[in-house]
Formats: sequence, C-alpha cells, structure tokens
Amino acid sequence: MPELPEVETVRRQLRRYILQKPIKKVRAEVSKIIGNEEAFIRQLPGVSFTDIQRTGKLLIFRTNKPNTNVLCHLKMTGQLIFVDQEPKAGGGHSLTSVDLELPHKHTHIDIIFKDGSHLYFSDMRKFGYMKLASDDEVLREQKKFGIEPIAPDFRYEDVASLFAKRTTTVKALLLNQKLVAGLGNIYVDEVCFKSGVRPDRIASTLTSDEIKKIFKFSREVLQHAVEVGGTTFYSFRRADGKKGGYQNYLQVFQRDGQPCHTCGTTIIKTKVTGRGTHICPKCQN
DNA sequence: GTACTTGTTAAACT
DNA sequence: TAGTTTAACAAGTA
Repeated sequence: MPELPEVETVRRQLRRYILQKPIKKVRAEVSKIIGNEEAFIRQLPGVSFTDIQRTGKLLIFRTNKPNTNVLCHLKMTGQLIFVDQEPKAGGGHSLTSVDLELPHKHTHIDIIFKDGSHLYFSDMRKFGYMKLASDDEVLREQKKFGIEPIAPDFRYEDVASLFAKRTTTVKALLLNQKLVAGLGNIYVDEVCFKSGVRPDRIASTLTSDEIKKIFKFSREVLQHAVEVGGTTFYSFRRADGKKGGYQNYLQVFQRDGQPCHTCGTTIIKTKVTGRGTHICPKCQN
C-alpha cells in the first residue's frame, strides 16, 4: 500500500524524470479515475510539469500553465511508472529488468512527452485518481491533512495534545490523516511495535514516555523507509518500476505466525478498528 | 460462492 | 457540536 514513504519515493524519482518536459498527448480511458476526462486530455498537451510536491499521501504536480495543477492519489494499488523510451512496434514497453509490461491491463492513463517518454498511471482496484485542480482546490485539499512525522517542525507536544483526550484507539488515531499525515496500515503497526504500545490501546491512556516513543519512531520508521525506497508487498513499484526495500526491515507487518525478532514470541494478527493488525503480545503493552 | 483485503470518506451514531 | 464508528467503494486472493 502506498503510504508516505512510497509516495515520497515516487515523487523524488519523478522530479528527476519529468520536470520541464512538454507533454505531447494524453491517453485515458473513460473512468472515474480521471475526474474530468475531457478537460484532462484537452488541457495538458503543450504543458510542462514544473514541480512535484507531496502532502501526506497526495501528490501535487505543478505546471507552467496558470492555475493548473494535477492531483494524484495512489490509494491502495496505484502505480506511477516512467518509461524513458519509445514503445515497441506493437505499442507497449517490455521492461524485462523489472518484470513489467506497460501499459498493462490495469493501466488507465498514459501521458506521452514530446521526447517520446511515457508516464503511466495504473491501478488494479481503481481507488486511486489523477485529476486537474485549480490552485484553490489544491490548497483546500492540503488543509485536510494533519502533521507529518517527517516534517522539520514535528514536535512531541503536537503528538501529546492529539493523544490527550481522545477515546479512540492508538491505531485509529495514527491512521487518521486529518490528525497525522502519512501513516497507513503497514507503518502504524511497525511504529506501535517499536514503541512497545498495543495498537488497540485507548489513546488517552498512554503515558508520556509511550507518547515520546510514538513521536520518535513515527519519524524514524518513515525516514528509514523513504531511504530504502518504501515497502513493496504486493503491487507497489517505484517510478522506475523497481520494488522498494523496506519489506526486509518489517518487524510485525504480515509476520503473523513467525517469531518476534526481539523476544521470539509468535506474532499475532487481530483486528483493530476494522483493520488487520499485527502485534507481538510480549513486546507490546 | 463466500469472506476478506485497504485508504479515504460519507453517513450514522454517541 | 465534535468525536468516533461503520459501511461503502473495486477487484483481486484465499
């Protein structure tokens, strides 16, 4: 699942690949994935992306056309992959080094640049989207997000005030993008494990020591995951088509039935706030 | 065939 | 009112 580290990985790569390249043509199928399909296809040719920003898990593409931006959310299974070559005679790309064919059967958008390179948006489950947005709309979207754990001004006091009076679970609190932006199911489980806190604890019952650990590890885990290109479990790919590397560092996520790396106790999988949740029953209290 | 998976949001509760 | 919970979405897997 693309969470902050995966989206940031894509952002950093795409900044190197597609900025200042004029768009030649856009191909997109009729689908809810692309907000106003007609406008999207009509307005982008001739335009260049000038910057790519990120708020939480939302990507914001700035362009050289006034008041014109592109918002992109990968949700669960979205992929944004760049291919720096002309397609084969048949019309597609065979990326043998990363075991990918593009476009594939879940590719919904193909942005073709004038130099012949392509940016493909694919999404098996069709939860993600790519759509045009005005400057105001972008601002409105950005305002919906809470603090980012990797932001330079992320403070312990911010986290403490979030936990202070809430009666919801730690898991639900950390998954709520309006409160803390960027954590999803994978990293919430990992942060809770490293903090020694059970995700089904009620937020207001945490001690200040526990909140300090949540503060510290939410930053550390996300930063480490960004450094190794995110986590690839099932469908996530970096913008160059390669897989991420953080799956090699996971302590609890999808390790149910296996021994805890710290104490050897079997990791269990339960349900917290309706979501699959992985816990070491001994290391987490 | 049925249950289950998830990021986000809208609706339904308290 | 604000906080919280639940269902819904799509399409694939077990």
